[in-house]
Amino acid sequence: MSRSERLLDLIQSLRRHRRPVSGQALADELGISIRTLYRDIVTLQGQGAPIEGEAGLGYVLKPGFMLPPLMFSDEEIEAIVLGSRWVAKQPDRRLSAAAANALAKIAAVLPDDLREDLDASTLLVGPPAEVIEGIDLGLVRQAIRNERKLAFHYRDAGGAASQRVVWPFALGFFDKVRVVVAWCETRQDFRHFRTDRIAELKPIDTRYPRRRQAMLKEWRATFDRPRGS
Amino acid sequence: MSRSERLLDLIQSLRRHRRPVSGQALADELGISIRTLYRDIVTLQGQGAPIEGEAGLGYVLKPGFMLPPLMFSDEEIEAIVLGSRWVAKQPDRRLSAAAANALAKIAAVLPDDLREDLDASTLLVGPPAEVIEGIDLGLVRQAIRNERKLAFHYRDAGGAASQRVVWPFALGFFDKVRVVVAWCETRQDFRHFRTDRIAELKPIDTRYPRRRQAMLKEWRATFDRPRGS
DNA sequence: AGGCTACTGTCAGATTCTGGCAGTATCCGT
DNA sequence: ACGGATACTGCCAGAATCTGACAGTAGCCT
Repeated sequence: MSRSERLLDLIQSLRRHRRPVSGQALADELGISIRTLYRDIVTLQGQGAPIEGEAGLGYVLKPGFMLPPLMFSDEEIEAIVLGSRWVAKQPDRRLSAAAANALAKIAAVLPDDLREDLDASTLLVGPPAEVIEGIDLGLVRQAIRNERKLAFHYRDAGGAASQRVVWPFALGFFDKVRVVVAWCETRQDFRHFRTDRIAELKPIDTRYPRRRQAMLKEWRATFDRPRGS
Repeated sequence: MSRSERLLDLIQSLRRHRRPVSGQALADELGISIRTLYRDIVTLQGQGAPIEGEAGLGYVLKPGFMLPPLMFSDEEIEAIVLGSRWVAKQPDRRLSAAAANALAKIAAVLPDDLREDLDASTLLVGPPAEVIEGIDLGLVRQAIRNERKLAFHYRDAGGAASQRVVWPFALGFFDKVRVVVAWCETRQDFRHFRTDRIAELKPIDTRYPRRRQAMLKEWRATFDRPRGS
């Protein structure tokens, strides 16, 4: 196995263990000596991997992952840049910042002439959404990622207010509004909640008892989404 | 210089020369022997680089470029995926396909568990735009990239029709419409053209006499774009 | 205090990379 | 049809790099 493949494997090993892992354990997993492992860790850190080692504990990798060298065509890069710019203008502040960071990371490794093309890039998005979300969409995304329940007040289309506890599993981005897709404990059914009608959002620490992939699949089947994807 | 850096340099060298370059010339540029260059080419092709070698001519690289290994956080990947999905739903067919390809390339190199997360991903875009563009936006993007003139019929907001020759330098994506930003030869001023009001679009082979970056900058200054970026 | 762990330096042996050479096949212009 | 330029492959010895082992220092936790 080549060194660069091994470095990717190392990242994956680190990703699997959420708790700190000792260098020795990682070295055994990869079939290399501890000394070489230390060298590999340094190499990865040099490439920007957020790996932290603490004496007496082991190594931890901040959530994320590494892409190997990848070739993109002109149009593919244009598409990614345009898409990231669109996300950067969404009202979800953390996601927006993440999109900007991702773009910055890509720009940082491009040769000068391409970086200019990208900066002065010709595909624009606009205008930025006017709406300010009343709630922190980051909390919603986090709840979805971790399969945790959410509680909030909801004011439906008719104006009727209610208190909900839901199992969120998707977040839909439309032109003007964003919609939380979830199983509603109160109604015992799938429900969609416009984020601008949600108030007093509170993440609940309990994990809901189903896998979000399964719920997504079931929801898709239920609604027989007409337009694919 | 490490081998992987050299491989990136090789890609950049190939990108600079648009015409076929001989292996010997590339080897000299990089300060390596021709034999090693052949080996490097094979390695790059193995990583998916669209490099073509022809006996008697030399090597050419299809437009595009290579990203080195890159580390992204959870949210950065979410942002890129969401953005690419949005682009994939835009009515620009080729750009949409490019976005889908880019996503596929990324998915292909992800470990299984992450690929599932991505496929069954929780950030959705919808619904797909209903509109069908009357013109091929790919032509517009190509004209912008190559700084070429465009000719078309335009029907303005008042319904008045006109024939235009313009110097396009940007394409704006709004919720419902897309807008070509250009210098209009007829009016001798910056003009915006909604793509759904353009007909009989014809790319012209003449290059327009200004740099698109400069025009973009000037246009931004002129309109003092109110909301940044 | 003791155990565990991260981390560094050094060095010899293993591994990989590199350059040179010889040889074949293909494309181009004349 | 021919010659020149070029891509491409196999082989081998020397160069460069990587690896493992050992020794040692320092920080964290119980």
